[in-house]
Amino acid sequence: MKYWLMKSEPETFSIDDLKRKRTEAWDGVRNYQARNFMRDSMQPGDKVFFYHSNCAEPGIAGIAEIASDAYPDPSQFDAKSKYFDPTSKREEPRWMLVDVKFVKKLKRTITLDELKGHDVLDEMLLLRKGNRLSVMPVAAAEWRYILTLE
DNA sequence: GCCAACGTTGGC
DNA sequence: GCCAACGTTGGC
Repeated sequence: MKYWLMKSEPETFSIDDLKRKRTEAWDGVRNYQARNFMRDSMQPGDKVFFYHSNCAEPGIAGIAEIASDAYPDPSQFDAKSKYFDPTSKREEPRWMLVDVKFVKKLKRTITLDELKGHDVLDEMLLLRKGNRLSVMPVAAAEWRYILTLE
């Protein structure tokens, strides 16, 4: 089993939204590296840190689980969607997604600022300078360590 | 709202 | 294939 971190802007879709809906199709990813992780490496049952980005308190807000194999993101074909991609063909979809299932909300958000303060997490992809990936792997040791911070 | 960092696009 | 221009992400 692998571990991941997926970012979402809470004003758009928060951990509370996922809790209410139980499962959500993770649409709108339009970055090849992030897509490749979903398409090539994720498996149902993998665990996910649900990260709140671009907000007052950026950080890990909850835990989710991958709930499907990758499949084409329907929003790429929807002309009314802001994720519409007119260059993607149905016979050859460019963008993939996975379903994500709610597991739990953390008692408190483990903030980005706090994560930066732990030397053992220095190598974390999330904390690397300039990294803007919205979907990224988390090392098993990092996962276990972060869970102890809750 | 600002801006650094990065990805993508397209002219050449 | 280079690279300038542009768009996006996301912390602050």
